[in-house]
Amino acid sequence: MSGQKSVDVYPSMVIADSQDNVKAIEKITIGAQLKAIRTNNKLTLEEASKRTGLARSTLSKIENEQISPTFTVMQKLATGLDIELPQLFTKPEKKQATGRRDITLSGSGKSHVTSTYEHELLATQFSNKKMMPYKSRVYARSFEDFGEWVRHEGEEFLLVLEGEIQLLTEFYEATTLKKGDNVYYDATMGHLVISVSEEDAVILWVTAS
Amino acid sequence: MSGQKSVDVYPSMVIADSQDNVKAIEKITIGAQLKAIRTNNKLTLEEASKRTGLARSTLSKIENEQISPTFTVMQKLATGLDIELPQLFTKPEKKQATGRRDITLSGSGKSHVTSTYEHELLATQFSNKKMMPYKSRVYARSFEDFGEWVRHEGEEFLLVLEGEIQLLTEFYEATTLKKGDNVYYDATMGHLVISVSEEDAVILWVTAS
DNA sequence: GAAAAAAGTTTCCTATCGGAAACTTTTTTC
DNA sequence: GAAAAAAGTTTCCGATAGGAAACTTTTTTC
Repeated sequence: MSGQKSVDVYPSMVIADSQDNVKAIEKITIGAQLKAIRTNNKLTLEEASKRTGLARSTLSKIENEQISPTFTVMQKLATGLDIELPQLFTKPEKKQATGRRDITLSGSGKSHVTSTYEHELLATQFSNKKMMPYKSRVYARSFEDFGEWVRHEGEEFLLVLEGEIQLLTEFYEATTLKKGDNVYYDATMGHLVISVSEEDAVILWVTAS
Repeated sequence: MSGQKSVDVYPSMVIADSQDNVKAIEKITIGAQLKAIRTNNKLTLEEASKRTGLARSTLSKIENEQISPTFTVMQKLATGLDIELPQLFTKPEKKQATGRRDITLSGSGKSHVTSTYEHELLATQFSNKKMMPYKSRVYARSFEDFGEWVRHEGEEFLLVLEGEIQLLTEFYEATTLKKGDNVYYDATMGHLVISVSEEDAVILWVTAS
């Protein structure tokens, strides 16, 4: 069950309708995707037909780009083959090791200072990454230093590196965290960090959305 | 076509439709989605028509669920309206703050010991999170302690908390990292961490995929 | 290696999509 | 508030998707 012809060419086509205003659209071949999914699951057209409720011939024609399936059909495909709809036209990412790495020696990150924090951005060479790590010295000492909750998409992990902080959040009592303590939270909830030790605290945080 | 075969246990929720084997399909209304996108962009059917190259009537019928657009049409919609295809049938997430948070006091995480590392898993209460943070004491002292590269999906951020380590990776020279130094890398690239200080090093890492 | 079975493709036909234009409803103008 | 314009819907029809079955190709069996 090998030899699946890789139809990896994605030609682009243009909707030319003498009216301009129309862009070139990237042609994604749903057929190749479907075939890959079916064969990877070791299904014959017949079996896929039973699962999806679609005719064998229809599946064949879709796979061979002879017809453009309607949305209804696409839903049946997704449901019957137990996949998410976008999988039908999203090229599975080529998960090959890029080997990218970005070392930041202590104190050498890009600095960004505000009245409440001094942020040292880490791994700034590594673009387009899933997480955003930075180290911060916390100048803030009270909620008033901010005036309002910080709130943003994603999740945040915070570890106290030096000193002692209080984590203030919208839905909970303030919590004191000492060196080594850490917290993981939903960043869409209003949150703030203030130093409560004599020295300004230093924390690491990593966000992801 | 032998191998895994016919008697496949069909999931219990299969809905037999005289032919059996067909599941109920979830009805996603592409029409409502399209209409929302169009009106949010303050476009009339006529304008949307020009942008997509589709007839006004066709757009109207799609919006009113009178027809099921073909994939070709869906591509024209996505391109013309400058959206990603899945937006047409994915309800925008309700990004409301869940307020979830999970505090792990120093030393109180769940421990997991191997011959090379002692891992302290952090934020274990917070399920289904985007990142996986843990603190590790590094016992390993050489590549041979592992025997092979560690390699897994996603990206990894590593910060040295105590001691000194060497980061060994498939594509680069070994790099020594001291307390406070950190690195961000593609975890699909083979990688390993070994202690090189007298004391075993302690590191924080956060992975995301 | 021929016959049988299974898998896949093509044909033929009906149902439905998609476009042009007629029609209806809503909004704007005076 | 009637006329005009714009926006939206429905009708009509040619184009095409999707299903049944015939047909071809590949795989299995003996």
